[in-house]
Amino acid sequence: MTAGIPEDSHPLIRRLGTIAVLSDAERAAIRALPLTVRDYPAGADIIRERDRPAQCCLLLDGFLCRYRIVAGGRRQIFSFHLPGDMPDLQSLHLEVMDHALAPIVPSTVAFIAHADIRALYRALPRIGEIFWRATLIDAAMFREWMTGLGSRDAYQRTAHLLCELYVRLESIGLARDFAYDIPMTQQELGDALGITTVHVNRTLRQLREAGVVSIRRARVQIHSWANLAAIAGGFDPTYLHLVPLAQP
Amino acid sequence: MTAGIPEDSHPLIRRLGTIAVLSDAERAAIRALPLTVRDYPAGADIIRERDRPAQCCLLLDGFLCRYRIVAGGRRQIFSFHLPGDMPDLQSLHLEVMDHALAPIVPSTVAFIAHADIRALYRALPRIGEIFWRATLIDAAMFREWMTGLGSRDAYQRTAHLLCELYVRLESIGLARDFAYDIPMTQQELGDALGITTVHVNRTLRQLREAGVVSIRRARVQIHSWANLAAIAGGFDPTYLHLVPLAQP
DNA sequence: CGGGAGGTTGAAATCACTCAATTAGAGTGG
DNA sequence: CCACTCTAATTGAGTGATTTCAACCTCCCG
Repeated sequence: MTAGIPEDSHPLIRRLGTIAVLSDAERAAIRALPLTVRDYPAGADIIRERDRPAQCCLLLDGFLCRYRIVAGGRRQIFSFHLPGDMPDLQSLHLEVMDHALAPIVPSTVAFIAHADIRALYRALPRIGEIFWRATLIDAAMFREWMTGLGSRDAYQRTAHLLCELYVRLESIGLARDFAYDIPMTQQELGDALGITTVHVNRTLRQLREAGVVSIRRARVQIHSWANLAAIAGGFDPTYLHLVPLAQP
Repeated sequence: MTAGIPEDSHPLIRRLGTIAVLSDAERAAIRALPLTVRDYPAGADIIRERDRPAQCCLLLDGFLCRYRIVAGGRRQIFSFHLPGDMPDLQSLHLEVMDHALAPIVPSTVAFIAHADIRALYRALPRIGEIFWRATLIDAAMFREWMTGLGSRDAYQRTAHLLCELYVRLESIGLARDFAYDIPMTQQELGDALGITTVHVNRTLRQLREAGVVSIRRARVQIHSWANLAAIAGGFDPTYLHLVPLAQP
């Protein structure tokens, strides 16, 4: 569909291509980054709160979340991450992790040494700016989630998350025709949305009964994007700061 | 108290000094940045959602907040900003504002052209990394607020905000002895905490009745830091990523 | 001293939570 | 192929936190 844009199978290049235009030299340099690949089962922490990592994580395959355990035992999930994301890029300039990173399904991740990333953006400063931009988009997504947690009720929030996941999956080619596989349990959705599992369940049922989505197994089918976006309080993907070509 | 560290009256240098160690050359370069100073009355937007600024804002005096108006009329405040903060630093690499910036009391701000900031960090790449770090701390604070909105009740959240404000004000020399002036109205606190004005009022009363703080006029006096921090769910300032010297 | 913004309080309604029990699927071993 | 088992999903009933709506109060400032 994007005829002039050559496909690239490197997930990081594909992902960065959704938020900035990359030159051939930049692609080549990214492709040359040394990676250490490793598999994780669901639930096994990749990084823990208070760790001081010397490397960044690049998700190759699977689904990750960032979270913190709160006094009282509740878990707050801050974000979900898709292949191509570098969920702990902030560790480049923030020594101590203030949250943890874990797969929600069995996942393959690649580690890239901080030293290699620094060398890369010192050689090609524009790559540094693109990485910086990636962390800023991260922050923009936090603002959007804060808005949901602070100002939207469970019904709106849930609709919003379903919209966001579709737009993000579509942008990296993992969803089309308003359908996608949703890998998280209702427990995990609740931890992200700030509601209990029980209430997630009731809320999803409401959305189903309203006829805007159907959710069977782990499969989401959006029947009316317009209605779902309206329920979300007017879903506006601006906060994802995708470059125009990549928008659905 | 920090004998070896020379005082500097430039608010940006003071603020950056709380999150990184600056060399003399870096201080000088920052001091040389061209500033355009302007005063704003409370409530007048400095930047609006959808704007595409070509400059960043540095707060010299007063108090700012970042916010968005949500479908339904509610306002979500994402952060409060103190002198020395650059609340829209993200506009350097995110063209479109996804939220607005406004003073909550009459404030003096300085504008710095994006071009000048870029020139600065191209000449001194470490300054770029410090600015990047500042935006990452911003994101860390969003995560902390998300945690509150998603996982803490109104009582804990309010205590948490009072703790955060003290630590931040203290770090730039605007508070001591566990007391400070709190410039925001209960309406604004509610918009930040995701609760109604009425409930802010009841919650503050609860804190007062518990004997941990007194709030008269715009003055906050924390009687028991330990208790307040405990109510907040164990306030831990790690997420502010202040450098050791600047911590209270 | 009058007006207005911000603060304070009460009562009823609502959203989401807790607790508890039940059902549905997916994998496993016999 | 069928029990068995585990995890995730589902539902009901009662409870609690927060909102809504409405009124009143208090201070500051012109």
